[in-house]
This record gives sequence, C-alpha cells and structure tokens, in this order.
Amino acid sequence: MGRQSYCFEDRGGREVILRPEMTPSLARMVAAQGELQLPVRWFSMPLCYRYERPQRGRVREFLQFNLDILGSENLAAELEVILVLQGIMDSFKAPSSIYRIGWSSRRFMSDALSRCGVSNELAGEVFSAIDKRDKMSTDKWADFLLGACGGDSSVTSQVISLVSVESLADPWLVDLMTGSTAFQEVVEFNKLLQEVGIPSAVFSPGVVRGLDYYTGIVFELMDTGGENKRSLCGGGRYDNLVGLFGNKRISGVGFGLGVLTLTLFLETYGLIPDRVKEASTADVYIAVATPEAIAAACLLTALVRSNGFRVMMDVSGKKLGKQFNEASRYRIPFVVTVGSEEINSGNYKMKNLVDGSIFTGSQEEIVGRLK
RNA sequence: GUGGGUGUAGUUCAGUUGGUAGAGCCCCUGAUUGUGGUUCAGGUGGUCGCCGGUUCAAGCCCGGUCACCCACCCCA
Repeated sequence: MGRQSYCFEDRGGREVILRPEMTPSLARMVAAQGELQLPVRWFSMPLCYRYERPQRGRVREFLQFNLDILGSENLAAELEVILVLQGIMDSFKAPSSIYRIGWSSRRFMSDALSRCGVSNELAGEVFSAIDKRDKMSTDKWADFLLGACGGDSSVTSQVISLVSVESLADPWLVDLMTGSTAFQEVVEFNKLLQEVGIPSAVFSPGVVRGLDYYTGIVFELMDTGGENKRSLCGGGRYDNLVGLFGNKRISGVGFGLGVLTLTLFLETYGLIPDRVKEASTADVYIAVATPEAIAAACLLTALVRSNGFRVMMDVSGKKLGKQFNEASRYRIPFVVTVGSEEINSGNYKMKNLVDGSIFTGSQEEIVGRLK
C-alpha cells in the first residue's frame, strides 16, 4: 500500500488513510467481533479512495460492490461468490462472450514457479512480470521475464510454458505438478466450475492479482473486447487477513466489483437497463391550482406518501400547464390536481399522463386507484 | 510522477488572414385565464477558465497558471 493511498494527517496529528478497498476493513470488523456464527456472509457498497490521476474507468472516489464469505475453507465458498458474480452479469443480460472470468491460484502458482526453478527470492519479481504480460509484445515480454528470472534462460522458458498453458490436462503441466496438493485443488475447482456450468470462467495462469493478501484461488472479470482495459472485478481467497487484526484465524473469500467500470462496460454494450434509463423520480405529482390550495395539497401529499407512494408536489406556484410539463419531464405517470373545486366538492381529478385518461374520486378513491 | 488534448451561453459545440459574440438543444413568455408531450411566434442568457504580455485593436498570437479529459505509471 504505497503512494496510491489517499493519506493525510488529521487534526490530532495522526496519520490516517481513506480506505482504498473494503476487504481489510471487513477483516477488522470480523476480528473485533467476540463470537460469530460462521460462516459469515457480508456484502456492502462502500465509497473507496485512491490517490491517482483520474482517467477512463478510474477516479479518486468510487463505489465498489463487495461480497465476502468468511469462515469457510471449502471450495464451495469460492464457487458461491463466483456464482453470484455470474448472476450479476446474467441479470444485466451480458452474454458470456463479451467478458471473461479469468482465474488461477496463488498457492498453485507459487508451487509451479518453484518447480520451474524460480527461487523464492525472485518469485515476487516473476509474479510482477507475469502480471505485465498483456502490456507488451511476446518478444519484449520474454526479455523482460528473462531479467526477472535473473538471466536464467532455461527457467525463463519453463515460466513461459507455464503461463501459456490453456488446459489443466496439459501433459507438460501434469508432469510438472506431480504430487502437488495446490494443483489438485485447482483441478478440483475446475471440475466444480464445469459441473455447475460457468461458461465465462477460464483457467488463466497469467492471472495473479496485485493484492498480496490473496493466498488461494484468485479471479478477475475482464471485458473481452478492447474497449475497457481495466478489470471490472477482482477477488479471491485470503487466509491470513483476519488474523492480522486479532488472534482468530479465519479464512475468507470475496470480490470487489467497481460500479464505474461495470457502468462503462454496460454502456459499451448497450446493456444499461431501460428501468434505469427511464426511471421516474416519483409515482404521483400533486399539482396546486391556486395558492389557497397549498395546505390541502400538502395534506394530500402526506396521505399518498403514507400509503407507500413516492410523491412530488409542486412548489413553483406556476400555471397548471407548467406543472404538468414538469411532471411529464420527470416521467411521473399520474398527476392529481388540488384546487378550490376539489376542496369544495371533495372530488379530485387524477390524470394518467401515459394514456391521457382522467379518473375522478375522493382522496381515498385516488389512493385506491393508485394501488 | 510523465506525456498529449480541451477550456466560448444552463448544455453540446461553431467562430475565417487579429476588426462589434454565434447556432442547435434546454429554459422562460405567449398562442391555450384550471390540465403535459406536437406546432407556431417571441425572449432571457457569456468577465470567451484565470493572470500577464504583444498590438490602434486579442475568443484568435505569446508566456504563465488552474481545471477537466485521454494515455502512461500504478492498480496493494
């Protein structure tokens, strides 16, 4: 956590940091609880902050949907959070062809790199180099990797073979990972994914994720088109995070989904739902015909609201036509007019702005009609 | 942290070799005195980001500065 955190000194001279993501805060909360019924399932939509130069898909203050399961070491927990992620994409009707959930395992990659001949001292460098693979040409990256591997060309070619693997049944990989429990776990998880049927999930040894608290399965959701280069979502298993803030050792798995990156993705593919684009701000507009009717209009507004409807009342004092215009602009489907006629007779007129029809009745009948 | 681009009306943008500040949309008023969308007529609205310089004259040229956008870096 370095120069991209938004930190400053508060008035008491303390160094403080605006949270750059939610997971450590969640781990702190869980560590602080005396007794918990495990596993814990938790979601949140926090504002987070990063001190970076803004650009497409990246701003200094952003919303992130977070979902975590703590207290289960079963692969079902990984499967469950990915299933929810898939469900979110399905709810936006995003076809699995336009995005990809690339996944791998930290434990597996550490073991595999070691078996490729990468020393523990160089493992961090090599991880970092793998993360940069998509940012340069194949040849250039090979040179870069050679540097990270300490100039050892045979180790480098082994690592290139590793990240090029496309199938867990690859004979070279199976031979390399003989007897590895981390590999067994990856194979098992792949089997689960196939049995459940998550077509967008693809085993990708190149996915390592930058966050260093991840220990097991890691995954990220990317746009497969070229438009959005930032990952929409990243997640994985973290075994030691809760333990940092207390003496309980609780393993967790979860993900963070960027609302801004998701929105850009949905816009790119025209998937913003109509109910969002055409959302109305209220169910009913209360038009006020004369200044003498203001109090009665307020009472009617309160009545309709107490029945569970969203109400916008005129506060402009403009002519009725202008008030109807405002209701129309806000896509509010019904307008009830309050004036001396209505107050005297007890009969109110409610116009349906969608079809133009007018319903006349008492206040109670108006409310009943809305239901 | 590095590089590029853009700053003109509420908004999206024009603005010629330097010579009186423009359009569409929005908004406001009326046609239509208590019922929206369409149409028609009219209208409001700008310290041209800010500071300085050159010039008889700067939206336009020059220097600086700020803001935003894009990319790099980074993405724990």
